[in-house]
Amino acid sequence: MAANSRFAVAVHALALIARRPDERHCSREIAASVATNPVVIRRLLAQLQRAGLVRSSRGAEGGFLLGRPAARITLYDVYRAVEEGGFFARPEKGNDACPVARRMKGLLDGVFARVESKVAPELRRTSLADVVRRLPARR
Amino acid sequence: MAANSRFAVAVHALALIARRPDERHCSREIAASVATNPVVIRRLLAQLQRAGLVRSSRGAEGGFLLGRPAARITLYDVYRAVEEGGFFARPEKGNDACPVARRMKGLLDGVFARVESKVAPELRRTSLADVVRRLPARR
DNA sequence: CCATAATGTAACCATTATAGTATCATATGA
DNA sequence: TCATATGATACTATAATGGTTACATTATGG
Repeated sequence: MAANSRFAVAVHALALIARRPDERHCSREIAASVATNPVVIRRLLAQLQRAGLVRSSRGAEGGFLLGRPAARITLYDVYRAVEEGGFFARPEKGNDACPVARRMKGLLDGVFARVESKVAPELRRTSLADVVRRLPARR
Repeated sequence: MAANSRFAVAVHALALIARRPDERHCSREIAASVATNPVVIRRLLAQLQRAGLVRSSRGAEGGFLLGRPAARITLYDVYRAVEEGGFFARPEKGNDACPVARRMKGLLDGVFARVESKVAPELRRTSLADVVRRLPARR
């Protein structure tokens, strides 16, 4: 899947914001902690913004804030925002003349759906507030 | 994750073999059903062979057989053979000077481990024999 | 009103993974 | 000995991702 570091970086970025939820956090600050480029952070947070997980404001004193309280953002929300097609489920081509090939797609879709139905509740169990609680205290 | 079509193609190939377990199946035959190249199939089945899921023999009348009965090959076996690093778990870099970054890796490892612990039993529930049962009857 | 500082975006390059392809060595069975 | 198969290597093409630069836009504060 395009299973990536995007999920990991997204959680990391959100945790940084959630740790001090009243301050605005700029992409440069977050990028420094993640050890990447500010543009990469802005691209990723743009996805999270579309999902309502963060809000941004421009200009001096601008930056990012959470879109809702950390207790109401779960890791599943992040996963959904970032992994558009799910961790699994790639299109497989298959020769339509072959009866086995014709059935495989539906069969695998079923498998993936069942896996997803186990993954989702597990990810929903952990909120961003839970993550922040397990981080070192501020200062 | 390098979440890929590799898992899907592997299940497809194994199902073709398992449907007629007493015949040898060549890479050309399997490639035709999957609509890809025989070399791609041989590369993939080489991975499955290392995991003991198939055996091969060379020469005329050569080809692939299952390494053990279809009832004793689960989708989890296939997933492990094909997705070396798991669907999740990418290395994230992080700035070691940042206390949040230092904790993120361990924290995410825990999340991924818990997710994996839900995925594994679900994939173990389905054997290759189950897959074959859901395919159209031979002939 | 201007300098500063931030996001939003586009463009481009590098890297990586994967698939596809051609080719040849090797092995096997009739 | 010939036909046929895997095993292995090498090369190309493609797509996703990440990194970088650059610039337009927007907001704040003096």
